[in-house]
Amino acid sequence: MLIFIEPESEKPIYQQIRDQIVEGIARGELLPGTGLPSIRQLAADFGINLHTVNKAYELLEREGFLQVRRKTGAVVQPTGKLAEDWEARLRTLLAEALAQGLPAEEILTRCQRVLSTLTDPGRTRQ
Amino acid sequence: MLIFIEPESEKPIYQQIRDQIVEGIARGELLPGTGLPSIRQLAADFGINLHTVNKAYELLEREGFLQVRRKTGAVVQPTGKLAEDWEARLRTLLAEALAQGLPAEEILTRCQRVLSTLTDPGRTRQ
DNA sequence: TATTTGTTATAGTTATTATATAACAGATAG
DNA sequence: CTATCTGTTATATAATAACTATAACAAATA
Repeated sequence: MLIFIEPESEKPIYQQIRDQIVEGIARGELLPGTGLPSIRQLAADFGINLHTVNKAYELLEREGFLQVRRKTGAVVQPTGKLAEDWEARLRTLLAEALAQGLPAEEILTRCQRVLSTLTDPGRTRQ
Repeated sequence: MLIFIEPESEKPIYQQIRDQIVEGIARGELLPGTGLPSIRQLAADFGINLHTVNKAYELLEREGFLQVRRKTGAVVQPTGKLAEDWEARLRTLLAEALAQGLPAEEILTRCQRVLSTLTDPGRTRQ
């Protein structure tokens, strides 16, 4: 699974790493048990500091996506527990679309399509 | 429409204000043409600085939810243009649920329910 | 036991968030 | 016309977040 970093993005680097790993898990590219590169390795690949990568792994562990151990490194191991505020965040995001006049059915269709691109293997993003 | 501020939240105050106004528009409580309190008024109500409120209004204007003019103040006036990165944010959020093993149908159901609570007048949040 | 891994500790830089004050400038109501 | 209310702009300050740089520590494992 490839990860791309945009250093100039307003989204923090550690958040970019976090989001892409979460998406990798969602797509089934990162299965439970899969080992991730060491923080030093990833940091070297991206040309960033190891603490930035560590911050991403720490966050992913707190969110219940990874288990991190010494020597073994980070291993994909979702707990199955969705973040408490997930639905609140969904609410805010969907409200944004409604507020701009997008019909609820259209919004739902988009959700469906996004879910498809995440679950259907081989389906290209669109 | 009532707005609640949690000063100790990790979510910035200006973002809290922004989110609640967007939700107010989505729910139809803030119709196009509705005037918002002046930045000094809101700041006084919340006991915060006027610049913090101004930052929220500025953001809402940039996002195309408000028109801000002198003397008139901020007026709800959605442009109908959804943010370019909206779908990317949706993608990240839905991926988070999938990654925790929530079935796509269950996720879609939740989207539907959230949309209902936003659009059905009188329906209590749940 | 040597090596690789994450962890912890310091320190410094830059950007963001929020505050406080003050002054400026346009629109409008009287 | 003018006073007043609006957002706007300008400084300044403080706290926190994000990122970097180095170094050392500690546990697991080959």
